[in-house]
Amino acid sequence: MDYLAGLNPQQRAAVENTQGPVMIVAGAGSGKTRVITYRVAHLIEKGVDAFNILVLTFTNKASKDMRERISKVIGNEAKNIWMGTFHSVFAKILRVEAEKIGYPSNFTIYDTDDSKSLIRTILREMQLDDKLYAANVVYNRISSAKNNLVSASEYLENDQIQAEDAGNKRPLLGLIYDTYAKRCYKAGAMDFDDLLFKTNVLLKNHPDVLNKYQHKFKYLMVDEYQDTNFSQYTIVKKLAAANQNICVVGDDAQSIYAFRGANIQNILNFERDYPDLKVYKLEQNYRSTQNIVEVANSIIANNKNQLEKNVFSANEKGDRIKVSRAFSDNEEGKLVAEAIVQDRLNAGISYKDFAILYRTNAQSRAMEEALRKLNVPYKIYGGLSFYQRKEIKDLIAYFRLTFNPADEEAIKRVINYPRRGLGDTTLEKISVAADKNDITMWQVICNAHQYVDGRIPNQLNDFAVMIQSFAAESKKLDAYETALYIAQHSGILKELHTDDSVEGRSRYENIQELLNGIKEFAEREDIEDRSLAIFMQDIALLTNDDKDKDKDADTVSLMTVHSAKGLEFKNVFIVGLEENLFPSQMSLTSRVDLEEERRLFYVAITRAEKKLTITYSTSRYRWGTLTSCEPSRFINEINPSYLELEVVKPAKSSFGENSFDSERKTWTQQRELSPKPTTSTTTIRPKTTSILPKAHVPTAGFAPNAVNEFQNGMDVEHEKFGFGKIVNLEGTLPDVKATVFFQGLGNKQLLLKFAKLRIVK
DNA sequence: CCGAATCTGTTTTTT
DNA sequence: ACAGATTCGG
Repeated sequence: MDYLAGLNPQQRAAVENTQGPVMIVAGAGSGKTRVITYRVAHLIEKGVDAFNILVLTFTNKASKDMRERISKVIGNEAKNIWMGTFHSVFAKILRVEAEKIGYPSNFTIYDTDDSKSLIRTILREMQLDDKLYAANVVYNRISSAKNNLVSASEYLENDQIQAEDAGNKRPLLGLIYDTYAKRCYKAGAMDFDDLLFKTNVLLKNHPDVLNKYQHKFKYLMVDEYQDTNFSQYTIVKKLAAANQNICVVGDDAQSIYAFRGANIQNILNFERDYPDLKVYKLEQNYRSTQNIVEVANSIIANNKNQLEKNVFSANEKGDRIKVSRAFSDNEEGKLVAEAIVQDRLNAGISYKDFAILYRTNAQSRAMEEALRKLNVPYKIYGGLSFYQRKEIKDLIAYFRLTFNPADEEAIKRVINYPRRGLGDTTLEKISVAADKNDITMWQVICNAHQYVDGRIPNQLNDFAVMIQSFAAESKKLDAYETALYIAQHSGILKELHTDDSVEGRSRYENIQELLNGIKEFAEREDIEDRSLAIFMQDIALLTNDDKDKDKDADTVSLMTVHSAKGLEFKNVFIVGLEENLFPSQMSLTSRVDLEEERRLFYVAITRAEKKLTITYSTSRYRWGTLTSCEPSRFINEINPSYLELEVVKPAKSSFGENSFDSERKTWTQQRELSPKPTTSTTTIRPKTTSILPKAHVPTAGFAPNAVNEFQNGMDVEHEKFGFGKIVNLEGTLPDVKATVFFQGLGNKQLLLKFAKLRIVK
């Protein structure tokens, strides 16, 4: 048991106390994963059968990492632990128990796109205003109903919910929910929320099943417990009821998924559910410098509802947190990229020690461009997952249809891709016929001549025969052979092969990559059934965590703060610290939401080990238009004594004065503490332009600059007026008015968004 | 039914 | 900015 030796007393207690309900409150960087790993290892060392342990996580990555770490301690036995995301574990169980709740065991899993597409179809059929009943709104409403274990019929019968919907002018939501649920059922499909919802139904209506799993899972552990929703909470509570060996691990300060139903109360109220529980607090942060930990603490102290804890660091004090201002998103990127190059040289650290964290994916572009300009290698995490790409979804839809022809969303996706003359009109007819006769769309397609006339039935018949042939082949062939057969005979491979554009080529490569992945699966010795049907079972639950192929590559990491959770980097940049961005403008209306944003910022800060830089810009492009921005309130919440301000102040600018003034109040003392040379990014070289011809001929390659780039005192060129100097700037972006003095013409008032002005360098 | 032109919302985050 | 959906002329 030498693994116990390296633990501090609290960690050790949490590992060794394996019986009864336990809550581990694990501050950021406090060795949480280590504790879970060792706790599981310890259980097994003490003789608990690995098959009797269930460990639930939120991401595939977390469970994969953890299993690897556990197997390093206890070896092969780690394979036998039930470990995975809530969704994947209960999908597995639901496949085993499917018939009990009237589903086929090979049910399809609808991803968010499928769900929304089905909702759109239903809305169209019901002829509802798709502004009022936006698919997104409807989806979220249904999702949150399911996550709170409200079935469609309960939804319809609940007066309070009905009143709420009526108040929002959406009285038909319940009906839509009901239709949606029925359509999913008919299609043999479950959406993400169903995987948890139906598990609850299963455990509730089948005491024998509940009993079976209660005894199977003698020990339960739940990671990131603060992120559980009511549905997950209820499953866990039920499963743990018999043995009470439940251990939840989490940090209320890092709860950042309330927007998708996570309920922070689950962890705050855990004590209420299990009065005889033991609580272990891991408060020592081993990851970050004292400064970083204290800044994080000072931020989170602004939140009201928290579990009491005192996170501290015994590491070095460390550098102060640097705050830098830029004047545009591009400049912000440049500033960060330059800092990375500098730091790498000065501190002798590698690119992979750097991370750039942002609130929204859209912010990555400016960062990317800046890094590329300086030849800094980088990798973007998150964004569109491999399995969400159109071409991948198309091919997978064929697979889905092969094994579950009832899958309506799959039919809609591929019936006319590649083109085979079966357009919207036909699809509509099929859908109507299916509805009228209460059969599936597939059944209509198979007996097309009964429902439609003309040449269409023949084409539908060809389609049906093709899919049936896929099903027949799949019985004879392994996963890879089947997949290849389908890719070829569906026409997808040919379709993509003929597309010679850059995107087309990359699509073709992606298909190849998917096929390669399937080939790997088909060659695995440790799996008995290597059919495509088996491969398909979890595919909807896969995300982009399989890209650690180049894990060791020396690249800067770019990702959203959400996806950075659980990771750590020596040197972290948090960019875009502006009002309406971070905190997001959607969070500004309620305290609860704002507190979640603050926790998000807390998560971001605590990713840093040694050095943290926060940047913001006074203007940036959003939704395609230039907007001016104010620094985030979160910056002001940091105790200034931890900060070092890099003031990028261009000479004599009247620009952005408003935001600058408001900062000045808070930061005046600081600026004196850290006199930094102003790193003005654009060198303004005064130029004397004396003799100008009356009719100005623009400089070769005349290109106007963007509205936000102008500053007072700059030399500029106008297409007609020639060279001049900005003597005044007024108004706010994008309505900035400039007064420009032109030689021989005097002062001219110009609205920058209309006047084409070039900055003379 | 098809493709081009036009319109639209989307920027929170993930299983 | 940009992709996806919708609309419209062939």
